[in-house]
Amino acid sequence: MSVRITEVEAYNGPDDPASHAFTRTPRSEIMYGPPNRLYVYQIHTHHCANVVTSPEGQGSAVLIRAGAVIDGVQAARDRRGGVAEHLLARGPGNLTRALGITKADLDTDLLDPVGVHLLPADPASDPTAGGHVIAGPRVGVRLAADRPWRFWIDGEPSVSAYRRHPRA
DNA sequence: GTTTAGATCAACT
DNA sequence: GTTGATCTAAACG
Repeated sequence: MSVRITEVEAYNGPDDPASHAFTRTPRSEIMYGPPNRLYVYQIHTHHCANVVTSPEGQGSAVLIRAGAVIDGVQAARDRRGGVAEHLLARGPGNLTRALGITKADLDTDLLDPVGVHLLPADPASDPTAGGHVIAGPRVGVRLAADRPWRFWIDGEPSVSAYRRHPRA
């Protein structure tokens, strides 16, 4: 199955207190590794998927927050239950559940077309091609809550709502 | 000191 | 009823 990514958040290295890479530990080491690899972490009872985006040693990654399911809706529904289609991969926890991403996929090379991977958008069949990308503060982060490092496609129903952290 | 499991709660649907 | 770069505490190395 495949989803069209509609919402992401950027997390930087040592200068971003909201990032797991803020402190360099064995867990965050993957963020300091080569780019285009998958970083998965657990929160509550969910998983969240990130793409390492920086050259080795820099520690930047992008959290995939939401997507629109463009293929394999039935497979997503099997994992997510009978929710509305635009909600199948809305929110980082829902997205990983819809795609079936777990920690078993940690460190996957996302340019390798085996298993979970990234593909460029197809302008011919992509309804959001040319869509407006808007930036704003990240969702639910307590630290560095005002950095406008969340990016989403304007008007996409699959984009999650903004919630500021109560103690931010 | 770091990681993981489990809880928690305010804003969301 | 759900969701979640939170929070705390116990387990780990």
